[in-house]
Amino acid sequence: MEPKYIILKKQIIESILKGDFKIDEMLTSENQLAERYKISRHTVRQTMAELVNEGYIYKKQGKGTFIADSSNRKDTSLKVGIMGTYEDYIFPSIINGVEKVLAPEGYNILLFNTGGKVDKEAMLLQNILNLNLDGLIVEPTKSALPNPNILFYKEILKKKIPLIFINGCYPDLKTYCVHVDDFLAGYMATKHLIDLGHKNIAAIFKVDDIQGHERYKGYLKALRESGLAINENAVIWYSREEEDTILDQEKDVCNLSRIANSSAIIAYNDKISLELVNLLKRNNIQVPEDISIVSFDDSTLAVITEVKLTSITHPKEGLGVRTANLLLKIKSEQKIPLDDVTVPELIVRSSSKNII
Amino acid sequence: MEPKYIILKKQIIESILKGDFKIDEMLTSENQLAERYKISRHTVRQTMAELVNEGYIYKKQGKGTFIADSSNRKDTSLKVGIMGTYEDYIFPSIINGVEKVLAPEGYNILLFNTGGKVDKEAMLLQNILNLNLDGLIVEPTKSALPNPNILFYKEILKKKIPLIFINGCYPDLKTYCVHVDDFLAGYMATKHLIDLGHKNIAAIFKVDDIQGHERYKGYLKALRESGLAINENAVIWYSREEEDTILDQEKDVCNLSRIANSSAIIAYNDKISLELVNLLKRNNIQVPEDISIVSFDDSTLAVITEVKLTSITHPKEGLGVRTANLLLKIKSEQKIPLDDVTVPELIVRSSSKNII
DNA sequence: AATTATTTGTGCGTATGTATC
DNA sequence: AGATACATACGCACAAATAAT
Repeated sequence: MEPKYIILKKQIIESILKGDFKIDEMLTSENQLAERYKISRHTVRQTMAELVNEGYIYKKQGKGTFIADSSNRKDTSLKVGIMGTYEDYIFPSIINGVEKVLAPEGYNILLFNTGGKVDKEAMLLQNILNLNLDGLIVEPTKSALPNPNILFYKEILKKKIPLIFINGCYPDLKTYCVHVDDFLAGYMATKHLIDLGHKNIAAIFKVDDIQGHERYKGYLKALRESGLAINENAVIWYSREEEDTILDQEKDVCNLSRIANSSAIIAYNDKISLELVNLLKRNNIQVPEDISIVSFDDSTLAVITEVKLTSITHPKEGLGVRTANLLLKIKSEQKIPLDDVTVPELIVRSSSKNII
Repeated sequence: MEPKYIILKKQIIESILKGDFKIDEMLTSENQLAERYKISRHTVRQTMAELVNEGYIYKKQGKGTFIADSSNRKDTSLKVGIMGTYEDYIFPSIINGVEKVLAPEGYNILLFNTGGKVDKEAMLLQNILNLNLDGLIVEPTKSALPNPNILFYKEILKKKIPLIFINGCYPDLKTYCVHVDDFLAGYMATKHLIDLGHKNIAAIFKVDDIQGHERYKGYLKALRESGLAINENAVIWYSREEEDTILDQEKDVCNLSRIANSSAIIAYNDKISLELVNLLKRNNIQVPEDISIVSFDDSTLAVITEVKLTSITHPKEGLGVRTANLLLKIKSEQKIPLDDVTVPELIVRSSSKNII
């Protein structure tokens, strides 16, 4: 049996939402309500106190009780945060996917941009802890390095806020992760080139990202499997800070010498692949005639230029959709495995060809 | 004389803020407090009810009253919404600019994606009205067409929520607008080609966007000023729905016939320009040897391909920064002009050359 | 300008129900 | 099972603000 004050409260709320009252319209007085519903004034007041609290009504001593503007109602909106390095590459597509699923469910999306800086990340996490979000999605930067903000994340988990990482997760955090099988991706890319007859395959990977490590491991496996030698000098590692400058013209001589004996290159993503194409073109090396390239992510950049890139797929928007669906599942309290892995595909285009 | 329950409430809050209690520590029971302060239990309960309400304490029937985690205290965070068609072109950069300015000021960014659909926009605006945002930034879609949701925007203005449009604003809304001088941009692009000796200049513009109309007006002015004829057949208009298909291969014959007599083309943005380059390349027409192109927005796409695009600048991230600063100004001052115009620049690259 | 009726605010007392340990 | 905590509910009295007479 529901308490009387709750019954009355529900009736009044329903009536308000149905539009029975205008804003600032006066409600029946406490005494009259008590009489009408055969309850004490005290009980009516209990109802009214909660309605004031939730912003439905306001009172004026000596005058009466009135309908409040709906904007004063308590914020009961659902909020999901998305935190990451907000780059104009595939992250916006991921957000799109998340939004597509969560918006119809009534969620609002809050955007947090770390700019790849851990101190900014700390500031944002501090803020997030006070926001009482209904979920947090994180695309970590430098996921291959120990993260100084790990305690904040643990705090979030302690508060039972669903925490989902995408693309990669810090090893000492036990939480959900939605990602591509990057190890397989690296293997597939390399295998493709080996199948085309390439024997000297250079590579360029991001060093501070777990995805870079995984793709490298896949690369190693493919080479080993085919009995090909691993040439450490032909593997170029770059960090987030260098990503805009690692293939700059001034470094052409250095970079070219490292890949001189290679007939093919595995490149960490489409962005770096295009820069690679430019580097090679500057030095009169044709893709794919002189050198083949296999890229990752299969982004819009892969097909925008004259040389269409052979690339390993990344679900992009689909990853966002998967993440959002996972979040909804977690909310409905089902038991769900922490790992959500997508198997990538190889899209063969014109940047890779068989060796002559 | 202050009410007893208020006096008690103030004492307890002071004690909590002083740090006398640990989180989840149990408070003295209602009966004991009533006895100690020589007041009735009812009065103590009145105090407690308000403290629960303000997030200082929580209660458990049968157990007791406990100190709440400070993060449960009322949400006083600042919130700014950004609504637009969340496309992977320049919109993410604009958001970046907004974020860069507002995050250090303690604002949270909420993202709303209309997907270019007015019914989704209506749903989001309805939601936004209930969120009590501290500001709303809108990049309108189809800004050249009458908007059926104009009443929602007027509702937002009525609530004194700062409303800033970017890139363009609906004519019957009197609110702030941060944008580029698109009329001048269209004029500069055309003038550049005229100065290079071009006399037959085709154009492709977006029909449902106010920016398209403005750029077209600038184009007309430049032609008229130089006494050049306006060839309506050589101006291609496309709508948002067609933007991915208007330059598809099947339509090459039709499109080529319309620009057959032209030696140069003004293209609405870098995206469409690259598709234009591809169209021309498919038909063995060289840029800029056979035909010059001047583009708009000067995005990353402008320099990503072999043909580097001559393009009119758009501030992108800078526009976001301007918008955010405007928002802060509105919050602090009163009288600020509604219009915030940026003068564009012409960046000459290799897609335009003088006529032979 | 004072009176009166009405409405909400403060405060006390009491009784009973329900959850927890 | 019993003690203790909070929850629900009724009744009463008076104070303070408001509006109409």
